[in-house]
Amino acid sequence: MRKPVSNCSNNNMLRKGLWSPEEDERLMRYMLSNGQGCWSDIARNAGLQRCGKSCRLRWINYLRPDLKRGAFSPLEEELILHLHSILGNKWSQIAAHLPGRTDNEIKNFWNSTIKKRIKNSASTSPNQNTDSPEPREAMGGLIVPPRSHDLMAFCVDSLSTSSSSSSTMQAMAYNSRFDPVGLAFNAPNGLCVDFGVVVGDGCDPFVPPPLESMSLKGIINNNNNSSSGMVSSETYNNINNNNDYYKMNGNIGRNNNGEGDLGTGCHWGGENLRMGEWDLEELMRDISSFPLLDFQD
DNA sequence: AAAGCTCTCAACCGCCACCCT
DNA sequence: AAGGGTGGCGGTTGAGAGCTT
Repeated sequence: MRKPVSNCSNNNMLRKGLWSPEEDERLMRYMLSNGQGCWSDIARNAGLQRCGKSCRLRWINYLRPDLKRGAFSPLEEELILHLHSILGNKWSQIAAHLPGRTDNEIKNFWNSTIKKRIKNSASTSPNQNTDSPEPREAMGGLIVPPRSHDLMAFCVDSLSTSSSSSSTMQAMAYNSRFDPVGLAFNAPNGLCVDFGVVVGDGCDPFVPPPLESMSLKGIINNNNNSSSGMVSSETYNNINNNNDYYKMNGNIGRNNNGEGDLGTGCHWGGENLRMGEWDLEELMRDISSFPLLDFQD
């Protein structure tokens, strides 16, 4: 006999399984106009036959506009390896250091790609224990000490591309990547450039949002009478006001002249710098304290 | 061509922590 | 203090796409 389960599972009226584009649009529309709140209320008010938990998961793992899609870059892989060696299977904490990536995504990536790679690597060096709960000892030579400038550049890159995972992620996601006159986050040649720092080709080229989220643009344009096709900062500020998740310092939106505030101001140097759970200083402290690291080139 | 296998990843499950009453 | 509701997390599952034989 099954144990009694949460109300998310025992309500026969609630839908389960894959989300339809219509459901996605409903949730997206609701979140954009009302912001985050009580998830069960959101499910109800958005007219979704889903439990709140399901809505939350769908939003976090798929609909959130700041999500970075596409394959993990080599630097991201490197970072995941290092963070896992420090944190273990704390996927949410690892994800907090990778703006635009979800814990689910990282967990999947680890369980498929990296685990397999570790296994293969371990099979060539039989002394390695591939299932060790202490990944630091199980990497089987996979830990490649990052070069400090690469990691730093990656961190800066992370700041700019998804920035502010907490914050204006949508503004950044759309403004920086859609706008040809915006900051050169992704240079035309595919290199990732941040304020003069060439990170290498590890950054993902812009990956268009899925069809479902493309409808977001329509929604936003309708709401703001935007002629540019960009998401206005007003929209995002509105979201920010309603949603702790989006709280930020400063305005990284786009003004009426098409100037991104971030681009001219580089506002992330202040003492209130906060990028959701992602903290550059702390990250670098973590990394620099990691015993296997060798920052020599 | 088709059957079987493998891989990926979205979604669910179950547990825990926290908050509110 | 107890109990219910909710959010968050890590582990697991299963559908479907892709690959191999």
